[in-house]
Amino acid sequence: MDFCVGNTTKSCDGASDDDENGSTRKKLRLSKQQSAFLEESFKEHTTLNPKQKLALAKQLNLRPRQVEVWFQNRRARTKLKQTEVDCEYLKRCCESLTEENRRLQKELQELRALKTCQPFYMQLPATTLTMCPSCERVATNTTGAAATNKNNPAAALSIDKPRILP
DNA sequence: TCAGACTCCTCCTTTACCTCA
DNA sequence: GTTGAGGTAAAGGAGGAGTCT
Repeated sequence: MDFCVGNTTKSCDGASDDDENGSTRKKLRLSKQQSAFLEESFKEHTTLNPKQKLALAKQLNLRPRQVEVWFQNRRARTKLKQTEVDCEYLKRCCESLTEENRRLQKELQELRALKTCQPFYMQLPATTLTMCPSCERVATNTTGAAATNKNNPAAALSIDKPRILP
């Protein structure tokens, strides 16, 4: 396969050795075929062993260093994308928690209002008042459920963490 | 067995260049 | 034709792991 077909501008001069001395730093553009082939390889393995690197370089008519650098940059791009996805995910978590907090604050206010309205004999100690008015479940420890998920808001909110696949 | 030198590899940051609106 | 932003190939340095003496 000829990977130098259809190149734009300075593509495919990477295999030349005119910048081997380090004096010039030519910017080349990989051809679509080369990029596509590298992408396919990246899907199979995100890092290369020396044999794979050499084989790829030979196949694409590039220097091994170029293949290496391409994989380096590709891993960086993947990581950046994953960071963006993680950021979105955390934003959603934050929004959900804010909403949950708002709801609980409101509920607390309602409970306080209810308490001031009730006659004295109805005002039992807090430890015996264990029914949650929102879910109508009876519990013995009101702080237990919150403590279980305090370090994992996602688990508490049932939000699946998204993952970028190579 | 341990320490130091060396090599190789990956990651991260920066630079330089290309493309496009 | 010029310019600025965004994308990306490439360079260079830091640090970790493996090998050798």
